[in-house]
Order: sequence, then C-alpha cells, then structure tokens
Amino acid sequence: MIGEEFKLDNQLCFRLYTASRLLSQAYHPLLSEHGLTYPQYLVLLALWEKDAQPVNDIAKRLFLETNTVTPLLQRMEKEGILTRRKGEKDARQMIVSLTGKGQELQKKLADVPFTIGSAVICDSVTPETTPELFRMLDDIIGKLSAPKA
Amino acid sequence: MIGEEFKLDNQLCFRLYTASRLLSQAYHPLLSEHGLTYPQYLVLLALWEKDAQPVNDIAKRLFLETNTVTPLLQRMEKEGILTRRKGEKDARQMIVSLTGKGQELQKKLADVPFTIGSAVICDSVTPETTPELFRMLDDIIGKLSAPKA
DNA sequence: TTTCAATATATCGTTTGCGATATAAAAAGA
DNA sequence: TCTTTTTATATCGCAAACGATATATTGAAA
Repeated sequence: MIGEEFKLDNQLCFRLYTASRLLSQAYHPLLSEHGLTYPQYLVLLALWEKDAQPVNDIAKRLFLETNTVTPLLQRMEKEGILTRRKGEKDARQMIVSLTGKGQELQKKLADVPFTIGSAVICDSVTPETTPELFRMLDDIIGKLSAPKA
Repeated sequence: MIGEEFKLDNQLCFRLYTASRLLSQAYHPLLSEHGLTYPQYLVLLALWEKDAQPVNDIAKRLFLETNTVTPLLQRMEKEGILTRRKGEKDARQMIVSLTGKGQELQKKLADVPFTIGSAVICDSVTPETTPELFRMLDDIIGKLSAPKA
C-alpha cells in the first residue's frame, strides 16, 4: 500500500495547480474574444491599477520573472495594447504604458469579474468565506515568496 | 479610479495561479535532482496509487487532456521511468506502467511530501485548517470540472 | 453487413513559465 | 577616475498547457 503522504488526494499543490488551471480556463472564452490570454489579462489588471510601470515592477507585482514577462509584453505591444519605451532617468528600464486600445479593453471586459465570480460560488466558497480563503492563499504566497537569504 | 472588481488584490484566480506556481517551484530542487518535473511527479503519484493505467485514466485523474499527457508520458518513457504498450482488449488504448526505475523513485522521493509540507505551514495554514482549505479547493474544482452539458 | 458516430491517442502550433545566460547601464569601491 | 559589482532587460532552450485537428478503433444504427 502507498503511504498517505503520496496520495494525490492529500496534495495541496495538486489542488492549487488544478484549481488554478480550471479557473484560468474559465476565463478563456471571455478573453480570447478580445485576443487576450489570461497572463496578458493579469498584465492589464496591473497596468489599469497603475499605468507607466517599468518591466520589473510588473513582474514583481505578478510574482513572475522578467524572462516570462518580457516576451509577453512584446506580444502585447505588437497587438497595440501597450507601448514600451526606455526610461529617462534610468536607461536600463523599459517603461510600459497602456495605449488607448489597452485602456478601452477595461470597458469591454467589464463583466468578466462578475461572470467568473458567479462561476466559482458554491457551498464552501461564498462572499462570507472568501476572506478566509484569501488569507490562507496569501499566507502561502507570502511564505514561499519570502527572500531566501 | 479603478473598480474594486478589477483590483489584483481581489482576484481569486491570481492568488491560485501564484500560489500554484510558487509551490511548484518549491518542488523543483527536490525533483530536478532526480530528473523530474512537477507534472511528471504528478504522473508518478497517479501510477504509484494504481499501476498500468490507460492514458485517459491518468489524464482524467489529473484533470488534464491527452494532448498534454501524451508528450509528457513519451518523455518519461524515454527516461526509462515507465512503459507504454497497446491495450489488449481495446487496441486504441495505451497502457502506461511503471518500470523498476519508476517504482524505485518513490523511495528516493520519500522525504518530498514532508519537506514541502513544512514549507507551507504558517499561521493560517496548519494541520487543523487544511481540511477546510482542501474542501474549498475541491468545491471549486468540482464546480469548474463539472460536465458542461 | 455497412455506414456512421463515438472514443482513445496523437500531432501541430502558439503562449507560458522558468533556469541559465548575455548585455547594457548604473552604482559602489579603490 | 577606473575598476568591480549590482541592477534591469533580454535571449535561449526546453517542458508544459491547451485549442484545434488528425488517425485509428470500437460500438451503434440502419
């Protein structure tokens, strides 16, 4: 018999991995309609909150590395969603800004958060319990993203 | 000002996505030592529970599609971790079985669940609270993986 | 039986995700 | 000033994910 610790049903990571993938898939029909992917939508969320950010700030905000974010931003630039220009104070930086098209996408995607929200509501996940779920996930993220030194 | 529903801090999916990635990254040093990736580790968990499964059963168990699992299994076969042979009753199926090497990996990875477990323990995620966390994630997975018809 | 639909895998193309590495600019030290 | 180190991006290669599609078998229907 296999040890309990190796059973798929006892794995936190497998649950997070599956829930994350399935929920991202739920976004797909809503986003692809506008030529967007889920990570690109996350970039938009970051830029709608604060426009004209250097690549590094976006990467840190999304807990990603620049080697993931850079090609993603290049694709979005090619689509005319944002622009990338060299920083004036620091020439190493690339400042990412939304275009008009990027700003307008927010109106076009206005119903996405609500559509997704209603798709996940269930017995144990409700407006009352989500704060607790958020707290647990934030704690995990905080623990795992803490500086290793 | 941006609407509350668009703030990154209010997104369940972003949290799941981030927690999933960071926790998978925590597995990396433990698995790469044995030439494994995290999804390959999931396949091993499935096969350790029940050996000699058709591709479709493994895919369903992991909530993945065969177009993801097939190449993954082909790589693992090339590494000598498992074998793939045509089903006898149903010639469409490919039955996936562990090799000796695949079985021995379980002993070599014996400490992985405990190492990971201690890496995520924190204020809000403890042996007492994980059942509730599991229940919420399972509900989300159940809701999103339910047959669309 | 013959045809048609359903099932099981596989292939293809694109986008991520990420470790490793390269390059350029700024900051820190000697 | 002249190195040396750090920082900000970018490039490269490989392994997922996954939508779309192809192929082979099986099962069902006419």
